[in-house]
Amino acid sequence: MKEVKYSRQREAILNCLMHRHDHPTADAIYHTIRLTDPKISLGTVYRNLGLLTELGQVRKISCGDGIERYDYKTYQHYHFVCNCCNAVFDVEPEMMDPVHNSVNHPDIGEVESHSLIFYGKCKACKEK
Amino acid sequence: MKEVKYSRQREAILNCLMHRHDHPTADAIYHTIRLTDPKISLGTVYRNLGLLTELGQVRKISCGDGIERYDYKTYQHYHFVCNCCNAVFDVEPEMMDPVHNSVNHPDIGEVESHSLIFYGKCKACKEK
DNA sequence: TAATAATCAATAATAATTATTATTTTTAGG
DNA sequence: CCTAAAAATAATAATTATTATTGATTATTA
Repeated sequence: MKEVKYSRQREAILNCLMHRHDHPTADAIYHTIRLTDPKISLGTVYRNLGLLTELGQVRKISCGDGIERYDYKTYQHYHFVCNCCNAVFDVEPEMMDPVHNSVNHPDIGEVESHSLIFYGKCKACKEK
Repeated sequence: MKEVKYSRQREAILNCLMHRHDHPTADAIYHTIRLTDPKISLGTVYRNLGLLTELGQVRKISCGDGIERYDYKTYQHYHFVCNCCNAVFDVEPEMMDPVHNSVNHPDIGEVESHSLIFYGKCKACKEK
């Protein structure tokens, strides 16, 4: 098992993600942390976001604009992406319509489409 | 309304997507078409994939590896992405377990997680 | 068949992400 | 407390996916 040593920078990244809910990109996190730690480098942000994702402390969201966004993992929830402004909103479990398995909530705008992707290990890779 | 003129290249791209079900990337489509039309350029492939997506004839899939994949749009269906080999499989409607709204089918491997994203127009953008 | 409007190939540019490397931090053991 | 091995960092270079530009070409339609 790979050992993970403490780092001030990684703590700052996790802390940043914990306290904001706008699903920032790596670059947005980098700029926020630079305000208090001007020496941090973008590579460090990317590496630690990858590490935190591997460790399951953080979740990566791919919304379709080619930029990965990050979310502090607390519980299973979904997302609503605006096709106009590209903002990403949380869809809390209680906002879901359990019968139709879709959103129906005054806080969420008009849903035009949705994408459901399952991740796992395919049959061929399991046999290897 | 923007007029869309016929183009041999666009037809080849659509034709390529219609006849394969491995959800190719722009680059994969480019290399396939180059076998019969060595003069086609990658920019043309990107531009036409974007156009076809706008026209709703093709669907873009973002699976989380930073590369966009494309799918010939026939009906609403979902996807299964292997975390090991990154292959993308179709999850047909009949493969879904309607009660738990998850996959349960011998053709699909082991599901570890899933991502559900809704797309639309947020409240702020609707009011503009 | 000629005007015109979209398309094309080729290329340059951009933007997100990853890799490299010399230096600095962290942490476990004496 | 000190020290050395292991891992992390900053700075930078490199890579990769995608978009923009441009001048020439091709398809539609009057």
